[in-house]
Amino acid sequence: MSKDSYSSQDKMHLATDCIIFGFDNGILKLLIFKRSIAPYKGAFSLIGSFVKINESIDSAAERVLEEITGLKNVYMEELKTYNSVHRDPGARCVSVGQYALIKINDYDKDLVEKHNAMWYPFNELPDLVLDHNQMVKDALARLRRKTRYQPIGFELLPTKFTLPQLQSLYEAIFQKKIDSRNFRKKVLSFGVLIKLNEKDRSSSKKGAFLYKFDHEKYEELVTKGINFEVRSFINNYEPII
Amino acid sequence: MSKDSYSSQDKMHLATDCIIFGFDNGILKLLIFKRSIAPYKGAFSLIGSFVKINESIDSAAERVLEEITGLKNVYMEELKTYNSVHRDPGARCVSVGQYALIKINDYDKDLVEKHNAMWYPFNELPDLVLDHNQMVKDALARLRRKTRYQPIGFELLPTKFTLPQLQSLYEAIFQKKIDSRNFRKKVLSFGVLIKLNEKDRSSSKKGAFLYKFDHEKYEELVTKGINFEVRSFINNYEPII
DNA sequence: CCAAAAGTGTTGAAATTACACCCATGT
DNA sequence: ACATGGGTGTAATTTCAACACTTTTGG
Repeated sequence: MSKDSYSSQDKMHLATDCIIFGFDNGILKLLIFKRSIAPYKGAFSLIGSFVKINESIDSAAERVLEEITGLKNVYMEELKTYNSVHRDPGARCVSVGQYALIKINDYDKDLVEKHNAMWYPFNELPDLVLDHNQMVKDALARLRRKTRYQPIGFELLPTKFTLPQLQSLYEAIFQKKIDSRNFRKKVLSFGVLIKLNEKDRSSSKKGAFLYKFDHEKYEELVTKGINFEVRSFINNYEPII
Repeated sequence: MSKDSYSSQDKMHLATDCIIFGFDNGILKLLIFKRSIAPYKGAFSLIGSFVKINESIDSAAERVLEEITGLKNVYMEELKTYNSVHRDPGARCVSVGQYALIKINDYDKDLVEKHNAMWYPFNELPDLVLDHNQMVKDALARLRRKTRYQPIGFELLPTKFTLPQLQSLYEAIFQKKIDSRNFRKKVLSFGVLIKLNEKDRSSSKKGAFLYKFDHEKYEELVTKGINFEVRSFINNYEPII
């Protein structure tokens, strides 16, 4: 808002870049792509797009995410803006970082491959263009903060998952071993996990019971103001990079 | 980032709106202004500005903040973007909300008055233009979250303050009475308050000791990973509006 | 039968909550 | 001398952190 009329004001490009997390077999991964066209041909980059004049930033992110992974209705949240004047040497362009969590088995492999995109383990990431390295760093910090107070991790797991898988996800996010007895006690105490009558035997002979997340119950508890904090096993985790 | 060259991409206006908190005598306040010119002449609005092509969003916010309050080096942080396509009927304009914390005695009264700006108690706010009501709501939620984990409240108090003042600030932010014994125990336990040899007698005959915030010690503890959480007296606070 | 992962309880320590009285002083 | 807000301590409860063994079963 300003006292001047709109026409006398500057306009600039607006873009969005997606920091896409996935969790695969105990390893936290990020979806990035190798640019096959200028600018920065051959360099690694986050997946992003300019925002069109008649779409919201979310829509732009959803659009590009679907284009590359085939997925809709992905968990996505605004991280922050990246707006230093010369961050993009091509033009004044403000980018809004958004981080997304993906169930890593759901995405469309062919589509991803076709776009030169690939999953990289979080701690083996190559250098990215522009300020994308910073975006990644910020996104992990945010994921950690968020995970600490909200059972957000379920967005990264398949609909049915085992407690050892869930624990392994937390361990990957916080880069820290967690005591399984304390972990189970805590996550079960929230009462938002439904134990199924099925086992997953893919990682042990005994097999681990599958659970699913009770979204309804969760919403109910949220409105009651229940606290889903899991600070216990999360203190003193590894700093970011 | 996109495969197209920049020139073929849309450009739009970028603005920033500041949600400016102050704390005055036990009451949390917000600095808003009555527009004296079109558009929305006569309506209440947050303080904001378009972002110029050669300035960062922070600079724009700092610029407008100084223009209206005379203050520099104010604590300010990005909230989120407000970007729905038709949020501003005048033109496509994305606004980045930023919330700022101000020591309410420092600002330049004449300047503020000259700009038709004024402090409103948080729960007596008039309707604001566009999506500014939402911005305010979001900012309070953020302030609460932030206050819970960081001793951010000091930005709202004068350099020297008393513990009763500090408690009153927390009570204003969370809209909740706090037990003074528990409050003192907790905030003093962090070891970032320096007790001065002075008393403030403005609110009692006995007078209350003044303290100041130990920024150095605080930074030191932060790098050590110390937790400044004050969840204790903050559970079950009043929901926002 | 054994290797490998799943599952389970207890206990001491620490943090949180609830709670009520004395102190200092200006009027 | 009294009204007003400042300042303090303790005990009961809850939560956390540390710790090791048994179960299941495919090979």
